Parts: sequence; C-alpha cells; structure tokens
Amino acid sequence: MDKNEIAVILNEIGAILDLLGENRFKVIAYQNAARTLENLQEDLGQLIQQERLGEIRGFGPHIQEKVVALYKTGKLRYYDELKKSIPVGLIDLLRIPSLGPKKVRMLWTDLQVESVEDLKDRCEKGLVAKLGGFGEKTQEKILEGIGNLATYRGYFFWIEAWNSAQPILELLKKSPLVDKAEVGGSVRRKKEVIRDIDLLCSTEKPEAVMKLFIGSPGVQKVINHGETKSSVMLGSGIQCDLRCVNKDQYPFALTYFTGSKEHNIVLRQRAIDRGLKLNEYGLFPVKGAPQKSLKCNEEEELYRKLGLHYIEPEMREDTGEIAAAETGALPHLVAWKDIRGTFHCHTTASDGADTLEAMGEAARKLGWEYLGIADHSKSSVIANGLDEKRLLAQIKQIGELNQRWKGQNFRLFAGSEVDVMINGSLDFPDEILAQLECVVASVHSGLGGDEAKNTARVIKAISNPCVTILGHPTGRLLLSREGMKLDMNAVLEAAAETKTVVELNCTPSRMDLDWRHWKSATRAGVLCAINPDAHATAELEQVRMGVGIARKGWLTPATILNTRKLAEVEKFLRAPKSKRILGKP
DNA sequence: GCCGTTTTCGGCCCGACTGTTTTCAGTCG
Repeated sequence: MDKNEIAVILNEIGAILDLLGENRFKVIAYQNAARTLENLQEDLGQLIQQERLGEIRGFGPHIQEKVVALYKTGKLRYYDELKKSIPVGLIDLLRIPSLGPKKVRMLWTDLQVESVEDLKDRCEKGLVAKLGGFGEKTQEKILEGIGNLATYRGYFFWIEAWNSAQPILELLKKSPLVDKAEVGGSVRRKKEVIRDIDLLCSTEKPEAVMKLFIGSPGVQKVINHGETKSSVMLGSGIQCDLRCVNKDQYPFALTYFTGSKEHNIVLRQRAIDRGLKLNEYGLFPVKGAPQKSLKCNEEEELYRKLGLHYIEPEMREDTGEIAAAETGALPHLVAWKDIRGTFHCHTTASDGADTLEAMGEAARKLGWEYLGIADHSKSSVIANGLDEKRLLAQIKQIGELNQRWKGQNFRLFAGSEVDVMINGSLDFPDEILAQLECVVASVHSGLGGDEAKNTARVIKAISNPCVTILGHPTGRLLLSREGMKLDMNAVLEAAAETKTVVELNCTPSRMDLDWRHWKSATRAGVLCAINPDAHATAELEQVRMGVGIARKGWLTPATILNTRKLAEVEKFLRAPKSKRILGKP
C-alpha cells in the first residue's frame, strides 16, 4: 500500500475514533500523521527499511506499527475492528455543515441513522428537531446541507475562488468604512483547490461593514451574521467569510486567517515559549496584570517578534518553513515579474481557439520575450493532432512570423506536445522531432497501469534526446481524476540525469507536477518550466497562478527555465541535450 | 496517541457564532 492510501486510512481511523467519542487529541494525532504522510518527501519504503520512521514528528510507536503493517501487508486488524464498531456511512455525515462527531453520534444512537439517506428520512419526519440539543433550525440546516452535498462538490479550483472574491473585495476596498481589506486563508496561500474564501478587513465600524458585506453582489444567502464575523453563500456555490478587526489588530488577524491551521499552531507555541499569547487580536504578555498587545505594523514584525524571518503566505503549510525561517534559510521565491516567456501553448492548428499570430501577440503584450508552441501530435485525434506534414508546415509558418518580429526581442519556438505511447515511444519519429526547438512529451492515455510500468514508460520517453520537457507528469485532473501512479523520485532523478525539464502545468485543473514534489525535485537538480498549456490567448494568464504554485514548492528563479532571458533560452535549446545546464547558467 | 533540558504525567491553539439552553456545548475555522 502506498503512502497516500495509508494516509486515507489513518484519516478514517481518526474520524471513527472521533465518532466513538475518543480523546480528541488521539484523533488529532491520527489526522496529523495522515497529513505528514501526504506531504512526505522521502520514500516511505526506504524509511521503513532503514527503521527511521520514528524520526518523523508525530510518529510514535503505535502509529509506526500501524503504518508499517499497512505498507507491508495492506491490512490492519485494528482498522478492521474499528470499522465494525460503527456503520461506515456515518463518516459521510461529518461532511454536512453543523454536524460534528457528537451530534452524529446522537443521531446514530437515538435515531438509528446510519447514512445520509437515513438522516434525510428522519429530518423529513421531523424526528431530528425533537432530539435533545437539536431543534427546528438545526433540522432545516441539516436538510439544506444534504441538498448541497449533491449540488456542490465542496471544493473549487483556486481561480474560481479568486474570481468570486474579487467583486466583494473591490466593494470593501472602495468603501470609506474600510481601512484595509485582503483575502486570507487558502486563497492567499494559493492552494490548488479551496473550500471557502476568507476575507479580512480593518475598520472602526464593523457592524456597518457587515451589513455592506451581506448585501454584496453575488451573495445568494446569509449563513451567519454577527458583529465582527459573517458568512455568506455566493452564487458560485462557494462560502465566503468576512472578519472585521481594528487597525492595530489587522496584522495579527491577517496572519491568523491566512493559516494554515498547522502553521498557526506552531506560531502560537512559539509565542507560549516566549511567555506570550498569540491570537487574532495581538501578541500579549502572559505574566502580571492583563496588558496591551505588543505593537506590530506589518506581518513581518510579528514574525520577527517570534524570532523568525518573514514567511511568504504560500509557504505557510508547516512543511519545514518555520525551521528555515529560524536560521534564515528561506529561499528567495520566484515572482511573476521574473517570468520572461513560457512553453506548451496550443493554437487553432490543433484544439486551441487562437491562431499562432494571436498567441504570439498576446505573449508580447505580457512583456514576454518568447513563447513555445506545442500543438497536439497525430495520436490525439480528438484534439485534431497534427501529422508530420501539418507539423512541418507549422514550423515554416513560425519561421515567417519570427522574421516579422526580428529585432524586437521576441520569438516563437517551434515545438510539439508529442504523445507518449503506451510503450514509452513517441508519436513522431526522431528525424521529425529533431527539427523542432522545444518538444513537450505528455502522457494522455493509458493512465491506469501499475507504478513500475508507468515509471518505465515515462523514463523511456524522457530518455529520448529530442524531448525537452516532460508535460503534466502525472496527468491528474484535480477534483475528478487521479494521476498516473509513478515512482516520482525515480522519475525526477531520471529527469535530472537526462537533462529533461519538468513541467509545472498551470491549467487550473492540473497544477501538475504537484507543489509537494518540487522541493525534492529541486534537490535532485531538476529544472522547472511553468507552462500554461494555453488553448487561448487569455489562458496565458494561467502562468500567474503557476507562479503561486511554484512558490508553494519553494522554487526560486534559478530553478525555472522561463525566468531566463531569450538569448539564454535559445542557447539552452540549441545545445545538445546532454550538454544543457540545469542550474543557474 | 505524542511529547519532553522547567515535565515520563499532564498537557496538547484559541475565539466567534449558533441554537439550544437558562449558562453553555458543539461546531467551525
């Protein structure tokens, strides 16, 4: 069993223990262990073999024993026994807003609810409202929650949240009542998928701002409405929360509401270690009479007072950033202004919406120096993939356009998004690929397969001296399809070895390679290309979010090909693959 | 269930809001 499958089981164990009314810190211990596994960079098998599992924080003897059993046998008696103790359908009930472990347990013991269907039935019969601690309103809320389970998938791509948040944020910023307003939470941290939008503002008149907020355009329903905190449901189906604080509290609240929860817990612990108490309103001395908060004008000052260098929001996931901030070892993250061009773009020749020329002009408008064209190859029939003849014609056309832009510090690179066949060979013969400047090799079909087979397939493809970039390495589609099972460490090592660039595909539903892998990719010496996989001129903008994901992966300009100047990229692509320099040239 | 140079036992981040209660538990982030 792999680490992600084990993480799912640990999470489930946590949920069941929670429902059984176990000590909540025991529950948290399992949830933390699951999260640690999901983010684990090192190979789990190796850690187990070298008996180093205990070195991981939060992995005590009991959890170690369970992880090892699951890894080696895929079975765990403790888990099987636990599953017998409650109906499995109860876990689903925890996804309904207003229902936590205590209430779910009551529904089960008092009303024999064992599934969402059962719960709907009991609500419709009015039985839930009669239960102690419940009431009419709770029953209504539950019914509504059940309806939403079906309507909304509960998670959204980052860009959907960003677009939903903008009109409200603009309204708040324009209001004379509001001093400052910002989006916090996972949207600010640039998580690839988000659950809700957290807005924060500084004001002296919170109640008036709350009224403004709940009446904002796009608000479909008011969920909560308090003096300093309100929640609404937007037309997009995304829940949006707003918190109001005053000017002095703002930096503390911004840090608090940016999270992540795990990052905050570490910050609070650091405060305690220094005889302080940290919350969303300030940083307070604990000893003696109640005192005023220490003053901080910016988040930077707050971090400094906790003995840390400033940590960019994207890095606040408790995956090593605190230790790095202690010693000043944080990387200087890539920014949008560092980007000088991109690769992997489609045109009307295959399944794109805009012409070669329009794509080039759009890239120039962004101030870029180059754009790599990579239309589909012939096997991608549905995407109108190019055959050899059409590809050669496109190369010629690109040459003509480059003549027109000569001397203007801009050019197109001729390329192809060539399909990787099931055996790892490519959709075009080498003599055709050799005529291209930038070849993106992507797997589009046969994503099932077992890990060893998939890994061999990808490694064979990138070992081809004509392949410049490995496109969307896993082929995952966020919120709908798992990616290929791959031995990622082996793929990344092979990429570094063969001098193949690895793509960070920033289509909102892909964000592939995942940010969690980039730290180890960089360690292996891999060079990244942030590519939009644009099928229209407007989609070139996807690189903005790609930069956000790159920042989550701790990437610096030196580790990204498309921060290089045109002349440097030309030199890189012209050189024989084995002679290319992946590190800073 | 995990953790520890103030601790091997007794902690484990902290506050707003709701709905149900007559002062607070549960949920949420």
